[in-house]
Amino acid sequence: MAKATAPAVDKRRQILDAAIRVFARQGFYATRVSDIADEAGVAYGLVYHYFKSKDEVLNELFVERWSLLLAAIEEADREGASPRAKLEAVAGFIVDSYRHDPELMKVIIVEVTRAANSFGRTHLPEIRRAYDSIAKIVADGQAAGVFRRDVDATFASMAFYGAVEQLLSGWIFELIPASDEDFDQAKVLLVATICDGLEPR
Amino acid sequence: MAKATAPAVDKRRQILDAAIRVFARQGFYATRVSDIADEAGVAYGLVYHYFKSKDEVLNELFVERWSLLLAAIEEADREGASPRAKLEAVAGFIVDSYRHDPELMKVIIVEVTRAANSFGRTHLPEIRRAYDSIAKIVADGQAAGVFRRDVDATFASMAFYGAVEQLLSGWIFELIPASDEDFDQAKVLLVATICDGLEPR
DNA sequence: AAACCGATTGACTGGTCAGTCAACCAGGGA
DNA sequence: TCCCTGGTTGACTGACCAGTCAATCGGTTT
Repeated sequence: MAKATAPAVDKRRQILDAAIRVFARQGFYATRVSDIADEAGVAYGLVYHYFKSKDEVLNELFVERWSLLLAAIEEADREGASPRAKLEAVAGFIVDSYRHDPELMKVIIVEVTRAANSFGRTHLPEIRRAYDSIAKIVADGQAAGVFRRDVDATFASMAFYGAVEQLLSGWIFELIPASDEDFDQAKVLLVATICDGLEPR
Repeated sequence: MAKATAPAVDKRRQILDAAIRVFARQGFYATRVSDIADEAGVAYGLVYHYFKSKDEVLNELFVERWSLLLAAIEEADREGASPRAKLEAVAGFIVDSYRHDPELMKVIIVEVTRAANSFGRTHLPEIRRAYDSIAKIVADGQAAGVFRRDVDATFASMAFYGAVEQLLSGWIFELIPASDEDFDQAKVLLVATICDGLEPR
């Protein structure tokens, strides 16, 4: 066996993955540390070997994922594409994140970004960074004359991100259908709605 | 004194109002029932005289306010105004709700509508009713040819509501400025963004 | 003035759980 | 062979807190 000093399988990862499932299923507050340990198939105490506290487990999950999001937004902005295409890239990344790992995205959104009064409070700066990056895309679009200027860029960024997150919420809580086609449609429609508006041109 | 069988001041109301302040300040989970009693200036046990549990206090706050919102949306739809004006009325009502009682709206949004995995779960049907009513406004607009038809009405409703709620979140957590002018602007800009889009016409 | 009754009080209890820790186990080196 | 070290175990504890309840208060009724 390849056991040795390095654990057979990465137990730390195993615990994180179990936490995603349990947090998604029960919510952070309703989750006992013992639930995570059970789900991961490890002893209670091992969770505390790898993490300082229950909070730190969620922390780790959030930071891990959010840094990817921030990188993706900044990456989207780096390409010389149109502002509209940049927004499409951002929406696309978030939607694909959900498609790829709905449980993790549920945890991130429900337990962190939408829990800004409890757990999310610590992460407000990082969350804000995402809004700011989106606002920058809009502001650049305005400077280039592609977007109207009477809508404040920060405002537009909140509206855009809010629409995206609400959509994920709808999928998460099964308020709206969530098939592969819906995901693809959503990317396009989100940008169509925000850029073109509901009224016909 | 006007004490009599009817309490001097409505203690029940006094407890609810105190709960709004404490929930807004600390969040529902971090709030002890004793915090509510202290804030209200009544004995611990009295909370349980008027409410079955801590949950029921939040319940009451939510139901009270959400029914107003539902009524307002349906009222807005009843007027023979344009779909756009109807959306403006809805956005206006929500924004004014926040202007009038930011702490209560903070509690409603942060602890209920955005906490659908924990407390909000019970209220998903009522929350959904709001989305549906907004979707109906959009659908009627599409039927009348005022709104484009390639954007699904349910989808548009989620995007619209998501944008509104995200805006309130921004105010709540001081991510964006919240003056009276900002509130008035927001009503117009929300609808302008969703109906006209960011790209110039 | 005495019985009555709902409002009000706050000490207390029972259960829950995050986090601790002493013991155990297995691989690797001496 | 026998430590040594670091991963692993799970029983235990100390704190915390929602909810209970017996006692008290004060106005009303007879």
